[in-house]
Amino acid sequence: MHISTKCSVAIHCLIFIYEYGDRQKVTSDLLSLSTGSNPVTIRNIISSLRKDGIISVKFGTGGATLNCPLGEITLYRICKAIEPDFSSKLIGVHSLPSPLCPVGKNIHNVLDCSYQKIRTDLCESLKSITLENIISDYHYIQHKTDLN
Amino acid sequence: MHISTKCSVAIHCLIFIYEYGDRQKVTSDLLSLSTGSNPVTIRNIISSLRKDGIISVKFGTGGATLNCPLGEITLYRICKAIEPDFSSKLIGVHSLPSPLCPVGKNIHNVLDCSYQKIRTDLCESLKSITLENIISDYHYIQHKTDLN
DNA sequence: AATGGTGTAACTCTAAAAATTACAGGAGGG
DNA sequence: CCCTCCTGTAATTTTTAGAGTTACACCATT
Repeated sequence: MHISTKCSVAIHCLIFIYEYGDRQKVTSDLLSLSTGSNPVTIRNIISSLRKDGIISVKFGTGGATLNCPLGEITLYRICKAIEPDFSSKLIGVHSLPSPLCPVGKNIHNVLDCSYQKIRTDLCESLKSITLENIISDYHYIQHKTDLN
Repeated sequence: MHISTKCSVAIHCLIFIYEYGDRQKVTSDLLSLSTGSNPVTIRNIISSLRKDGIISVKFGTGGATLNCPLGEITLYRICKAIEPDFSSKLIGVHSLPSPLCPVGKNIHNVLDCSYQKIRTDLCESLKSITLENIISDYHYIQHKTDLN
């Protein structure tokens, strides 16, 4: 899956931390249960988010808390924290075109022109969505679900 | 690699067909040599492009030719032809969140709100680039290379 | 009818992603 | 002060999606 599902797991974790972080200690085991991912995977994700400054993790005793306002956490920032070169992984050029063919020799440079634009556009798109938007969606959906 | 490299191979093939299609019979073996991909992979790609109407393939005797003006062939159209649901594969949600957790129960719907926008943005971005642009890049780069 | 193509299905191989195992090290409670 | 619960990270295994391979029916042209 693309823009690896890690990113979705990260958002899941952040929502969880925002909603429950003040009431209980949010550990990797807890997040592992909620997301259905492995605790080590969670720890790696959490670790990346921590290094970017999005969250803090209490050392030794454990527990994660948000470290900055929701509006400052964009999807771009999350993706970047987790997978620094995610945008170059979005679209790939086949690796072994023939250097003997005029097309094969140049295809890499040719595609890079267009692909660079697509990558930039994607980043802009990701920057336009913040955790604030997502949490507001969450509250809206949760409320709607409760009514049924 | 994402927006699978098939898409790059497809563009490679289309450039090749445009440049040499009138001079020689472009077969899957020839394209296989130029792209460095397997002939069957090429045939599958060519077959998808054909079904979309982008190219024609002479049955029996072989050989592919472009079927519509370069300006009408967008990257979006190519991606769509090759991988009809490429945009939903761009970003994935982790598959097994816990239904017992309020976050886990709703995460799928929540993320879909934002992800849908990102997918739409990506499609727009892909629609803005045509084979005409790419071939013009190709000629420019080829010319620059020849000078050295 | 021989040659050289395409179209596709079925299977195998490969490499990237995720899970698992393992363990060193910190904080806080009893 | 040591025991428990947690994190951080390395190393290994498992899983899975993607690409390659094999195989063969079918078609046009010579």
